[in-house]
Amino acid sequence: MRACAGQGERRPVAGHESDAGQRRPWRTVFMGAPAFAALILRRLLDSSLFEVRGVCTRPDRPAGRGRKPTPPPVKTLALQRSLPLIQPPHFRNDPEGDAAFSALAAWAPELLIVAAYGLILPRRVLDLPLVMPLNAHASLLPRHRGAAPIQRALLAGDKVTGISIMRMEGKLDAGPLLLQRALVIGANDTYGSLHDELAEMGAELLAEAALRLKEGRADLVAQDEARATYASKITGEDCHLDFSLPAASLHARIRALHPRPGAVMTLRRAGRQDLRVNVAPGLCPLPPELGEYARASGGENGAILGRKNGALLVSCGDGAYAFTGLRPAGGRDMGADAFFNGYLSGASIPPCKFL
RNA sequence: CGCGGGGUAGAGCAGUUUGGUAGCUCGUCGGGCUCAUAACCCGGAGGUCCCAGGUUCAAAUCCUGGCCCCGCAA
Repeated sequence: MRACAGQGERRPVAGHESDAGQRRPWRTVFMGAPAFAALILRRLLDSSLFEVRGVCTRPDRPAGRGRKPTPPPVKTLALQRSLPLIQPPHFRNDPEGDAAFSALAAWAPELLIVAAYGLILPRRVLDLPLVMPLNAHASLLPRHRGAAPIQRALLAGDKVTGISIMRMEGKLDAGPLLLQRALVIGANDTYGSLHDELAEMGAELLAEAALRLKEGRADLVAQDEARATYASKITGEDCHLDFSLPAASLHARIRALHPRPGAVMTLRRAGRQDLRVNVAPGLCPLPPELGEYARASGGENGAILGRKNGALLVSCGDGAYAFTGLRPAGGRDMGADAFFNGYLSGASIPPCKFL
């Protein structure tokens, strides 16, 4: 399905190719860093519409145990495919930035395709491609501009998300739109599941956009600034579950943070130190029917109500929420039964509740 | 040397501070009960307490060295 972009000026973009050039792929430079970008790059490489002349990604960053410098997924893919690769720290007006810019310019791109690069690109970079700089963004712009569109859509309880292909402008995710496609958010969709689907969709729409540019039938539609919203980065605060909220809100939050970084709660037990507990990513197939548990209320918010069908029932704003898998701090993922046996059972341990 | 948690029965944990008979919940096996909704009652089996060395009358526990697992989101 194709979403209708907001109203705005429509102006055709002239084709830049002669008849002889119609079958030639676009000379393309790809910029991106995380898994979302790598999935898209993989599809572009398989497409006959693009000739990827070079890849630009972010520098390796400390990550994981040992804080070892870790390459972004786009770099790993580029190395596998033996693509020319640069990892500039920035494109500012200094010798370092100039060198990065020169490297991009040497690839003489017609299209600059950007997906989750993680830096605002300066004017001179956006002006570099002969045709235009394209960006694939995982939302139906102008809603959810910014860093975490997929997670924020889930947190907001949106019924629909999607992909927008825009021509990049100086302002963050504000450029005019070439294409949009919607994706319905299912009751059990998570950040992880939507992320993968949207990346595939992003690659498809980039190909569609490239084709339309070839054929000179690409329309640009300005975004409706009045409807713009911003999807800020997810913070530690965003990850904490508040059991005074209804089960549907908890469910939305858990899905928005699944599989990473994962929703967090604090377990308080009499005579023991508080224990930080995550919703386990690997063991979170998500309760099929929230409604089934809504009647099992009782106790104050966060109180452990019991177990049912292998899930742990916790009292919340409008009933109970059922956790299927948990991960105590320092431990590994475990099912609700294992968690209960180890952390909540035994005469000396209760009473206990989640905060 | 970035910080931190951990390795005890098939699973999940307590016990380590203060050295002294290997514990809890679950599962499993046998028996009972028969509708409890986290079922219940009785009984049983199941352990190189990660490895190696050291201290000690005595080490899961204290000391030294090693191996392995996990968290600190992107």
